[in-house]
Amino acid sequence: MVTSAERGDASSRRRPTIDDVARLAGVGRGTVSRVINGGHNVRPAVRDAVNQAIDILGYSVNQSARNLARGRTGSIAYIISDRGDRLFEDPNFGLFARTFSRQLRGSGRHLLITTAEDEEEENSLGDYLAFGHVDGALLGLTRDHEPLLQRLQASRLPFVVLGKPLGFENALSWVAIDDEKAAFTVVSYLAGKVDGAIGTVTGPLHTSSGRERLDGCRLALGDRFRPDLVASGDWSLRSGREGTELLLRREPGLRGLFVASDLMAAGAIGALRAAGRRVPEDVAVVGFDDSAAATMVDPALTTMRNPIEQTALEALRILDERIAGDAGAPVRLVLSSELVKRSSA
Amino acid sequence: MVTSAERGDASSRRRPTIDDVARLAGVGRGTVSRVINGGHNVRPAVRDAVNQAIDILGYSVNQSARNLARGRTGSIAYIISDRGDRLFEDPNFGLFARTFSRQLRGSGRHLLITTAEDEEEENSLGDYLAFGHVDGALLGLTRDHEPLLQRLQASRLPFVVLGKPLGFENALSWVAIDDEKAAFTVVSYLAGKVDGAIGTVTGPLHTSSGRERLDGCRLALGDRFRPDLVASGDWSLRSGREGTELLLRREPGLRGLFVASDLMAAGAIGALRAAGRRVPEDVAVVGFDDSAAATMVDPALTTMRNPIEQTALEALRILDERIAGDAGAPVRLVLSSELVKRSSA
DNA sequence: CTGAAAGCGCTAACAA
DNA sequence: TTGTTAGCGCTTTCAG
Repeated sequence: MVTSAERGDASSRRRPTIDDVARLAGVGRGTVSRVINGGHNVRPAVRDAVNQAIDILGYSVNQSARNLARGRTGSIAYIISDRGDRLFEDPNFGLFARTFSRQLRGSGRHLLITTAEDEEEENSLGDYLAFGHVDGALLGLTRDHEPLLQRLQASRLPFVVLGKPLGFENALSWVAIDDEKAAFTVVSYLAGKVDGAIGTVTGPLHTSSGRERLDGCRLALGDRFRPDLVASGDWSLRSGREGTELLLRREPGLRGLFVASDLMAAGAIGALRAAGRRVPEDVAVVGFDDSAAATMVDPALTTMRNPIEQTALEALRILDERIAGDAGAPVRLVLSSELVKRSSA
Repeated sequence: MVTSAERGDASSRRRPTIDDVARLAGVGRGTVSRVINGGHNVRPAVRDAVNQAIDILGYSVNQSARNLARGRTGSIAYIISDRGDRLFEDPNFGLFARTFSRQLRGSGRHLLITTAEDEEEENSLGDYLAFGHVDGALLGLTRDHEPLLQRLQASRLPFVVLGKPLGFENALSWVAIDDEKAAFTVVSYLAGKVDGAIGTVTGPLHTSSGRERLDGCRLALGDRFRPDLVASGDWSLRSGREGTELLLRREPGLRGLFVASDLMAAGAIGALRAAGRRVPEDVAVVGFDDSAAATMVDPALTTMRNPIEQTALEALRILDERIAGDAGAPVRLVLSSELVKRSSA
């Protein structure tokens, strides 16, 4: 039962609109609109009056109405191509998502988190995006995605790639860390620590990260680089363990190990220990990412910390430029990582 | 049927609207609206015609317009009270977020992920929620939150708590796993595996999970329960290590250990190993959560897997009921966990 | 069952 | 610099 008292209560408590503000401030609706959209071309005195009315009423803009009027959706898609269940264990992903969400919330927008696990999902996702359900997209790619990229390119949807899109480097806008330089840094550190054989467990070599981290390692090692001490992994713990077992078989006297991700490094340390090696006394190990795994494993990993937040912010900034219509030539941005010394090397 | 003019209209740049569909199907706008909202009270023949027009035009609803007309925002808040940076490392959180997102997307809605790290954030969050920016909220609480809960209760915002809200059990709607029963299960398993002293490292005892997991442990151990072999932790790796060191000092002959979270269990195993104990030969260990840590640690943990997805789905269902209808009595739901046997016990 | 029409709250173009 | 007005696309009465 709704009593008249409750009804009255409810209607008097309804959210104030732009008209309420205009009435209270004694101005027209358009003026209020101008004030809440930057306050340009409004006399200071009037602007103050409007702002005061806004405060008194506790007014805040109705995003649905604004989006409807502007012809925007108010949401941005964050697309990840990794397997969905693995995705939330990736600390980088989490930090990306968190940074995007927080930043978008500041402008009353939403983040739509989506996976594209297989080709079918990619197709329906392409439909969704092309359909105008979002204002733009941020792509976190972990494998090659020519179909989706091409589809997106053909559509009018503004988007920015997180990481270097192999094969599309010059055609698209992207923000990435300098994997090669970062790998160079950490491997140089490792090489300075130990004498003797140094091996590496790489990421998937069809990704730019996997490839460039290997390049950086090769560069840092110079003459000491041993092509036979390269095992390829797939970012998984298991592949880190198996890759290390392989290297140990090839070179029992292994002294140093660069593992291209912390999670794989956790697997590597397990394998090393199982083989009776002490870390770092017998084999020094360095990882990459500075993820949760880095401190969960014993000994804690020496690794590279990537500027994820900065990457996220820059990507969003570039995306917003393109949404606003400043879309000129593609924009590319490369950021640097930082060495974190712990006990594993 | 379809004139070229109509076709031309439809295939023009802009997204088709409900009016385009109505014109093509030769019906009124209201009828189309009825069809896309369930198709009730529409003659089958007409409904088919409308659906056909929708297909031809590739029409899909504009959420902003719908929300504006319905007086809804189209978004649901997921509030977590944990420290923000820790939060994305919690696998439960990730699965919750993913399940919510996916489910909401099905109904054209969004998930707003927010933290409430301290009291200040909680207050501004309270403002935000009370302001009508979201249609409802899902609360993942990790500590006591009387202020926020009371504030929310006072507002008209529908919400559901994930986990048991201590002190508000009867006043609010919530969905939780049966911590006591789950702890009972895994500790019974442990007790069947080893003879001799069994200890436990608990979660924070001011949370319902921490408390109930201890209760379940006590129940399962019966006469074998030793009050002196209870160390209290705070879910952190470190507290797992320190708690275990304490227990080892009190009972060097410790044979079994129930650690109330996998992350703490990882710390426990580190401490055990440092003290020269083998796991599980000398000390058998069981964890709780089946989180990423469970398989990252060596040996892999025997632990309890919680029905996170089901919890998420049920919570959302209950929330939607409350958003749709006038909230009746609070709804409570308790779900069960499952034992996962690995090598640590 | 169906169509017409009145908004939902806001932006932006156009006058003034 | 301002106020006025015409939509944005949809839902929801209200007649018929």
